[in-house]
Amino acid sequence: MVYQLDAQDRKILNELVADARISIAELARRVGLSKTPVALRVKALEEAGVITGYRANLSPVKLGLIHITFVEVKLSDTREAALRKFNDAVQDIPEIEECHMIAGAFDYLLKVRSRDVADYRRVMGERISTLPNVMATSSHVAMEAVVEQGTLSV
Amino acid sequence: MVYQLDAQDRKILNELVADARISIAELARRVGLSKTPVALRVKALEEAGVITGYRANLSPVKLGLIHITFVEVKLSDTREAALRKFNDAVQDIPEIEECHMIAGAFDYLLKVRSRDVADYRRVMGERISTLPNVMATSSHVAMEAVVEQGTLSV
DNA sequence: CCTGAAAAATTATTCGC
DNA sequence: GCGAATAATTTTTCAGG
Repeated sequence: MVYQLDAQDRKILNELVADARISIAELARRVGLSKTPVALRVKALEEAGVITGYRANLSPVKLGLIHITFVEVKLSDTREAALRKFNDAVQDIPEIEECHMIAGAFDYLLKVRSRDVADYRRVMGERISTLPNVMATSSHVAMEAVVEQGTLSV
Repeated sequence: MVYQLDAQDRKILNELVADARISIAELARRVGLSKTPVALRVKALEEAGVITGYRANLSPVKLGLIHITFVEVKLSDTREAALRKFNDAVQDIPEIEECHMIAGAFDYLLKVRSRDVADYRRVMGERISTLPNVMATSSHVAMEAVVEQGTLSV
């Protein structure tokens, strides 16, 4: 299940994580192989699902989406069916950037992105508090994003 | 400072977020404009910093990096100089995928990615607990990543 | 500000070695 | 895995509305 990478696969992945748009020729130059094997390796990594896609990254600042809140959520029902319902409902809320089921004092941790506090207030009222079986929430406002979306290091 | 997007910019961004590697011709077709204005708009979005880059996305599962822990951190010193030191030190730890300074009961929230619990134990001991001025930490282990890296919706 | 087509450049693929 | 030749795509440019 886990794909076994060699040193050259790692180089390839790191280059593509840094810039998804370089050509095979340029990638080959940086990795130190010729184009043929690099093209084959990239294809293999794609087909194995190691590379899941190539995406443009957008600036939250330029889009005016700089307000981040982490929300601890407790459910009134944590049986499997209720969890599944919650998981499904969460997918439809674009403001929820991350959602993790947590082992411990609360059930879920959400990362919510909004324009500002007022916008967050709206998201909480309209979207989060109405998720299925939400019993209580606790919000932690971020004052500064020190590290965001740190890419996987391989 | 905030870039004012029109409906077509939004379409362009959403397409590039979904697939960073489509050609201008294909992008133009999907947006419903000809190539010339689409090429100009993409260039403008890049130069304005709205698009910060194009990156390959990797599968944590295929890389064997499926263990996620959220760590609340309290510092013994929260004066500006100490915060700056902490912020800097955090950048050098690849396992820390996110780090946010929090207003409230604790000072920082970290998202840490590791292979498994044993690997997390190592990261905590070797990396996190040795960060400058760390007084206390509280770890919350994720049992399921319900939503991850939700792309910015525009 | 957009269209559409021609021209120029770049890129991926295929081959023998 | 290499390197060159071929084949395909892509970006850029430009006249015109």
